[in-house]
Amino acid sequence: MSQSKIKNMAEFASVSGISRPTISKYFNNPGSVRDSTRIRIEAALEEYDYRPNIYAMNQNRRLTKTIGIVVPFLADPFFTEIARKIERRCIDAGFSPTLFSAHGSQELENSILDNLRSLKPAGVLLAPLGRASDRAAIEKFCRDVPTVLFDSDLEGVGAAFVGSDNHSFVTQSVEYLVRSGSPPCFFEMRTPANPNANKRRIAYISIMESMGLTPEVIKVDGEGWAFEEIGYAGAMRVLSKGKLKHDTVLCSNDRLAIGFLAAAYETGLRVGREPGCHMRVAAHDDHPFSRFTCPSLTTVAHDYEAVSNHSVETLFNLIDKGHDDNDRTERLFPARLILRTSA
Amino acid sequence: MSQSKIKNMAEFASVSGISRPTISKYFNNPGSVRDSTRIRIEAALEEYDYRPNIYAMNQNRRLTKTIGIVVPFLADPFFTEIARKIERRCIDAGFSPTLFSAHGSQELENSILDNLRSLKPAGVLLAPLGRASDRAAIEKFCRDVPTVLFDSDLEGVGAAFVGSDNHSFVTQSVEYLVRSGSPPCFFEMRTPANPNANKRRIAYISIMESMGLTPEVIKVDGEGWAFEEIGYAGAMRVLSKGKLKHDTVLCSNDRLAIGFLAAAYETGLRVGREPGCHMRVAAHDDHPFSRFTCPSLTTVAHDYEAVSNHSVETLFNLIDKGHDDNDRTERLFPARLILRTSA
DNA sequence: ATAAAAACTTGACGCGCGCAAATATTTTTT
DNA sequence: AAAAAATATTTGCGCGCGTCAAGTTTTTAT
Repeated sequence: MSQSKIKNMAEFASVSGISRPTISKYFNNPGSVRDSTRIRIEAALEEYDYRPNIYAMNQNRRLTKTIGIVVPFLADPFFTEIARKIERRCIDAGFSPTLFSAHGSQELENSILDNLRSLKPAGVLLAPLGRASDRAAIEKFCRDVPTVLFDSDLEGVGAAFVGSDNHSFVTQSVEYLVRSGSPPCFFEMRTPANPNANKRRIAYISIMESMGLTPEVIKVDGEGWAFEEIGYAGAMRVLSKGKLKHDTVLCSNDRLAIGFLAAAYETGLRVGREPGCHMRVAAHDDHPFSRFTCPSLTTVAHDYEAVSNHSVETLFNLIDKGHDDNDRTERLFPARLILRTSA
Repeated sequence: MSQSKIKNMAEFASVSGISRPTISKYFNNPGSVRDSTRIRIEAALEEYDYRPNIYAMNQNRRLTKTIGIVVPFLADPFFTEIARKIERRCIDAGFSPTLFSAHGSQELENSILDNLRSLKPAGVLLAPLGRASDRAAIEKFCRDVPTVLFDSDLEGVGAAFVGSDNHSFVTQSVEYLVRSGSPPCFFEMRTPANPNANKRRIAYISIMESMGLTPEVIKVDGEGWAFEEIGYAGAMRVLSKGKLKHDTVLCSNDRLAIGFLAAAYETGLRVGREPGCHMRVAAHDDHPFSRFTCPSLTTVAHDYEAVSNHSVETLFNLIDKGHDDNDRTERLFPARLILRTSA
């Protein structure tokens, strides 16, 4: 850069020898101008570092280049991981992702959507709280803003849903556990925050029954998103009282299992599939930490990559093709069994 | 709300019976108008839901109400936790926090700052990558935008630094380990991403020497932010070869320790302070998961609350009092030993 | 009650850019 | 080489709000 700072587009237009509307066109879509002029603009851009005022840009544009990403609980590395992938793809497509976490609170989720609305985003990728969500508020939001739900479905809300196939998770875990040992009981929260948990329980029951086995569900108390703590406390109660009749436990998700394993360790119960072990534990999600539990956790993995990619693709499609209200799409990706040492 | 939608401030001014400049004043600071008019405005606000266009607002304002929060690696729950606290306090103070993660990449960190600059934020709270940061780029950014560094210091950069006192961490862990058993060796990454790691090693050496003990540092290879994996792989090498002369290991941070404990478990080494255990392991940070390791991890905790509060306070002060270049403040909070079962 | 201060109103300009219509230029096609 | 198509340019308005100056009203202080 040479000279003094350029303060607006008109000035930049004059020093670069191109008209302002063309410059404007360039910034809205560099590919929309002739190659020769694009090169001239970019040359000038090198020399005088000018950047359009995003506020002035967005004021008159009907939609901005912002994409909102909303997750229910960012302290869960699962969401951090998927948010990272989504961010990357949005940036690559020329959008500006903005990340929000509801931190488990309905009030915050609503106020995030409220703020998001006034940001006039091109689209929103929303993983709702689930049971704790204010369905009406989200429905209203989705009417105004192109929104793709992911991870956790609110039936009928939003233009599309992308997630993992809970039935596929449970099929793989239950079938593996049954054929490699004994049938599992199912360990979960009594009032799960997330609709996936309900689907997993239902899948567990139906799969067990279809195999001619008796399902048994252990429900532990606890509210909120501190799943490890809830799993730990619940497991301590179950294990210490010797109430566990099964030697195989399938936890609804990895975070509960992390707590369960901590409780088992503390109780002196050896978990694993080798001889000498007292019990086996498996779960679902392939949480980033489940590789480092003791013992390492046998689990069923989301196809993170596919879910994040397809969520973004769906949103992009929605953004430039628009949406007819009556074709809400749902896409579920199958899961993959990850054999480790806990089961 | 009744009637049809209000589309701009002039319209809202006329329906509410107040002049537009006063309405404008109200939105910039509700306390700056007379109580009686504030009540009238808020009554009208109830009836016609109008919200000023934030883009038009920010276009002419020199500074916005946005506060940028930048962390190096959001997948680390430590940062998620601190970001949550900071967000909350910003919202309560009437600002709009926006969260960014560099995901461990210098390129991303730079481009975040670049985008942030054009958002004209009132201020920025930045936890830099550390060694991987582009110091010059951050320095330049800090000259334009009021910035408080937290967690990880780049000396001389930014208007202030707020973090934890690494010496305090190590004093507590080493003194405890020495008096309750035998002196620890120090387990760390060879080329740590974070300057805190260096300070901890230096503190370890100086504390050991001041106690008349011989420090021993074990450095393990590995790049990036996958600390658990690095700790695991490093521990496997050390433990399997029986190279470990000490029965007490102090890990530079909890995430390394999580990997270390997984390796110890896999190797059949029993960790803890009870009789029958082969070794003790302790670490630093009080990572949210360290309560659920097997055994639960004895560690030294950040004062999360103090660090996040004081970071925000410092920034708010900076925002309304301005900053004389020559009084960069540094504030370090002491740490607190958390006794669990691993040491 | 009166003066001073504080808050409000009116009117008007500016910010930086989007966008549209009419015209001019370049590139592509035949 | 001429016609058609694509792309640029010029001109100028509009967006919604910040902000200022001058005048008016309301509140507070004396």
